[in-house]
Amino acid sequence: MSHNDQRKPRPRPTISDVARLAGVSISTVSRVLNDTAPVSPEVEQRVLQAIEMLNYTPHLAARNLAVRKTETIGLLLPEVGNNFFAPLLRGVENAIRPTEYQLLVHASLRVPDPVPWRHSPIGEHNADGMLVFVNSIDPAELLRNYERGFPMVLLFFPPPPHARIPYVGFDNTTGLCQVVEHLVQVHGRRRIVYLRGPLGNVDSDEREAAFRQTMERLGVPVYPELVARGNYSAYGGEQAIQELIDRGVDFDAVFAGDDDAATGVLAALRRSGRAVPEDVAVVGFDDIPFSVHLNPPLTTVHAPVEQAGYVAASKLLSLLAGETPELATRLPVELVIRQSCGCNRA
Amino acid sequence: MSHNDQRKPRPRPTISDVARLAGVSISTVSRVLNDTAPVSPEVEQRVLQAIEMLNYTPHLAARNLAVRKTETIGLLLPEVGNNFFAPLLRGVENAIRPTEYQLLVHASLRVPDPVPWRHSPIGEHNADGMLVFVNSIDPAELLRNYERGFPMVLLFFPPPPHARIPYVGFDNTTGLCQVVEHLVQVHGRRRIVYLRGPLGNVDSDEREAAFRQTMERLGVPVYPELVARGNYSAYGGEQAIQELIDRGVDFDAVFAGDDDAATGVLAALRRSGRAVPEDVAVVGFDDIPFSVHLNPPLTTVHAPVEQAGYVAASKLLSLLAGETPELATRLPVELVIRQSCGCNRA
DNA sequence: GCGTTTTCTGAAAGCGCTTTCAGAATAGCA
DNA sequence: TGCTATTCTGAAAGCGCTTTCAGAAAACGC
Repeated sequence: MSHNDQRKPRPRPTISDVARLAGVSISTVSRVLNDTAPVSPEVEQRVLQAIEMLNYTPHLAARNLAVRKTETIGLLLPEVGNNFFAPLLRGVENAIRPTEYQLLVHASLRVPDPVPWRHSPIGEHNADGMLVFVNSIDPAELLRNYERGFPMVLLFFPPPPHARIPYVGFDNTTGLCQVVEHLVQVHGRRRIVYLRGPLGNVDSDEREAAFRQTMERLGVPVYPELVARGNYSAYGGEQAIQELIDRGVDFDAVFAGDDDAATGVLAALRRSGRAVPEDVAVVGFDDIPFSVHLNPPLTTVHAPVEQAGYVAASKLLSLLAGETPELATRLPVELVIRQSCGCNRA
Repeated sequence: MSHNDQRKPRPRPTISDVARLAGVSISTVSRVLNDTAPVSPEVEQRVLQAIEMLNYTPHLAARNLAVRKTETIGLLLPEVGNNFFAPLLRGVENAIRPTEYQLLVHASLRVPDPVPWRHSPIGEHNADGMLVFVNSIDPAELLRNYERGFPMVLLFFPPPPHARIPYVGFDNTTGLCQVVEHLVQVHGRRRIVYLRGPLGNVDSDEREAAFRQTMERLGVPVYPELVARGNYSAYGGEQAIQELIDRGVDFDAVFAGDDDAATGVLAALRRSGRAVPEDVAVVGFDDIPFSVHLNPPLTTVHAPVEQAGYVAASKLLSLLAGETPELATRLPVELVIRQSCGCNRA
């Protein structure tokens, strides 16, 4: 037999209880709560006292139903896996902190339910708008939401053609341009490995295009055998480099794709007796907190993830306020030079 | 002038629209949606077709109001700052995935609003129960929630006296015992620095007690000048060790408190020309993903954070189902030996 | 065939709040 | 003092859904 050790709650006080105790109507209590119409100071005082005595908190669902808003912002994420998440959430929280919105987070790819009225875990049934992280929503679902006028802001991927959905990303082109210039012009590297992110990842594609463009501009060939897939993970980075080494491929630098992958790259190089940066220079992307502590401290492109979260949430708040935020925002990135490239900065 | 580029939404279809199209009452539609009473197959088919044609999704607030449940689990966190968060959330999500609950995350210490009816960001006004992370709720608020019978599970701190609230933590005692034994018995260290976590942190206090107890059992003195505060941060760890070094204090090992602090400890030692582990052994706690990539790879106590999230959420689901979960759960930890202690394992 | 039970369905009430309209009381002005 | 405007308040309707009760029709058993 189950027995609930938690004590049974008295029913929650309602607005009617407050009204009764204060000797007024529920309309008056609502007016005091929401400051929607004048109430005499004496009555207001009685209402506030009743609220305090009863420890009354408004029932959010009732309020949401009556005002036809959820006062909730959704954040749709894929499976939580990397170091992006904490700074992103921090940025989002910083933006919504002064508002009345609450943040609903969905962070997994749930198995679709076999009932036709259950769509995305976050949508207009439970939020006023949402932030959508790359790879966390079915494109058809995204389009459906857009066509219904559900406010959204995209993170790290652009909207479908003809859909005017604001999005926030990084200036991948400038970042990769800086990486290549630094490796080629400062350190004289000529055989540079490019590790891709996951298949179909927009950031990865953009970074690769910029990589190729800059290499061509500088007159350095991109060898096909030097392009592999690190999948933005330590494991992927390590496997990819180990494979190149096993195949006897010659290279003097690695752009690892991101910092997670860079750690795997460093491990594979260390295990194979390659010195970093003397034999092989290594550069990452993200500048996660740990990168400075690696050995050698990682040269990487600093991507302002927290700011991305803040900007995205700010755009969504604008949309919700009936404004028109800028459609595409590319946050500037910056090459942070430490030691893994061959420089000697901390 | 503001102009909203998002197209105006048609009003959302309601249950009445579905009923009208299917030629039945809203009661029947509700019965089909919720499988609460028999409906003839012919009628059910008509209803499902209407739902699909109208792309109907139930209005969550209406449903919540009618059933007097929110079908929401709250997760109350302090400011998102460390590497705990992603695995914790992953564990929570894994537990609630097969259920109908949605996860509401509050991850900042908002300034309290100056209105008397606004309490905790998460409470019975917007959730059916919540997980409370250490240092994320005012103790009076916690007690108030408990007295109202609001289901809660605590993460990494025990409940107030006489409050029977389930909690999940780690077996700090065994973890620290293993650390001390390893440093003393295997590596012969005698002057071990203990870096504390934030003031009042339960984990920190428990680990210190176990540290002292094991040191005494092994006949190794705990020198007062070797106990300092690293605050569970890289910065704190670095500052604390730098100060000991500056004061000329002699030590041959450091228990850093957690892995974040250990990175700071490594940095300070490196800058001061101390070799790790030859001159000073270093041990952390948590085993965050990056620890294996440090130089040297960090010997640390593996704490199953994801499992903690999973167990905590499972306990809360039990409470919500009217069951009585085990009150205190201590998850086992395990010393993961790498190289920073003086061993030579990867 | 008749009485009883089961299946199915719609109407009405209600969840807890917001908002609008009507009316009473008060204040201001000529 | 009388008229008009303003302030304040309560009653009622409604947000979109769930649930209960009543009643009709069908099925079952003797």
